[in-house]
Amino acid sequence: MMGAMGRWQGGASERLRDAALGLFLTQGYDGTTVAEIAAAADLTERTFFRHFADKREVLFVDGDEFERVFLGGLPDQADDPMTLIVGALDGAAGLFPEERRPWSRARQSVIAANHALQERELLKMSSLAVALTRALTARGVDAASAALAAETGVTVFRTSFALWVAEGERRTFKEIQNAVLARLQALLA
Amino acid sequence: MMGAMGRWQGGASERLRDAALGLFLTQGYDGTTVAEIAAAADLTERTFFRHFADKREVLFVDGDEFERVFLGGLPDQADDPMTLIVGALDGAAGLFPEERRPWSRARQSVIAANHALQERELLKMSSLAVALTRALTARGVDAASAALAAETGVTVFRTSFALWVAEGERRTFKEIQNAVLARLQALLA
DNA sequence: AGTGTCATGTCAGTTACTGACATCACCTGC
DNA sequence: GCAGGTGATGTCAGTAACTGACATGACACT
Repeated sequence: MMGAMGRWQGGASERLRDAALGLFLTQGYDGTTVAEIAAAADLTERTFFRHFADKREVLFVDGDEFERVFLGGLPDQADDPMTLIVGALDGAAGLFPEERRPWSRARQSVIAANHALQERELLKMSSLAVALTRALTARGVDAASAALAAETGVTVFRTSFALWVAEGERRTFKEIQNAVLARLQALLA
Repeated sequence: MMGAMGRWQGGASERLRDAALGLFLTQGYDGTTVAEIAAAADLTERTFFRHFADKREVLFVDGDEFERVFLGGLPDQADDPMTLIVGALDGAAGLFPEERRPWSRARQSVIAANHALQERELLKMSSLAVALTRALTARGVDAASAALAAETGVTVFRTSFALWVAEGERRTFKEIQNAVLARLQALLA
């Protein structure tokens, strides 16, 4: 039986994540200590650091699944690199359904308010670009084109995501992403 | 007269920067404490933090001048956004003459070995993209195209820089950048 | 000489993060 | 049932990044 004592309540990671986002929203990231988050989740600071590599990471654990889905959307093969990238972008769009938009907005508002969190987000994007580059070269794309196509794909994704969570935006993620891609092709035509 | 006592030797920032890069190269970033850097520069830890906002920043102070030059290369006006971006890229190429390549390689080897430093570098690039976006909109480019063109420009720069500091690379920065840009245009044609 | 200014030194404190070891619920074999 | 193993958690001590408050000392100006 699960007691009410804090230890062994189960779902420690989720409790920590929820407590953290809640506190960040009300007190700000810098104004919240890890000890506070842990206490709010009925755990200790040490346990927090067993679940997350550092304080920032509590907002980025979903990143692993994100990268997996993104890569999973890559077609097995295609004639040109950008066709591969567009396939991955289409797959990623599935990760951002309408019902997730409010949560994404909340999370993004916290990140936008803090440099350290922006850095972490950029690192995740960069790591995604690296993984994409590897996947492209594995499909026969030369290294330079692969890196460029991957970076460009990430740029399209980031730009689209920023628009999607922007105040007042109504279009779906997929619609936005298609529009962004079309505009980029027009720019470089 | 400048005594030899450590205080008031002048050039504190530069001494700290040199000491830091030297120690990072031999002991690694994590293996070097701020106290060590300060001692090597004949200063105290507290003084280090008066010159640099944090430990990472000691490797990134040039970033401000970099951003300034990059923006300074922007033509006053042009018909399409990418022409503006290409102008800025040409200006930036002047910041990386051959004699700077060894130093850039050393610095980059330190950054490549450490996640925290990569994060900071990505933040600088992101901040450059934001500044570029602003400059483009100020020249009449619509917001979405400006953001996309700016991000793309930064991608071209980053890709080019990575090639330039790569082992065995002989081409000049400008040559590499032109090649990267041409390849990107081919990709999206 | 007197005075102000500015970079630096000194010191105490907070917080992120880590290693070592103890504890306690649960499960497993018997 | 009960002895022992396992894994998540707690406890504690320590390091290092970073900050605020205040002292100090060289220099410039008068």
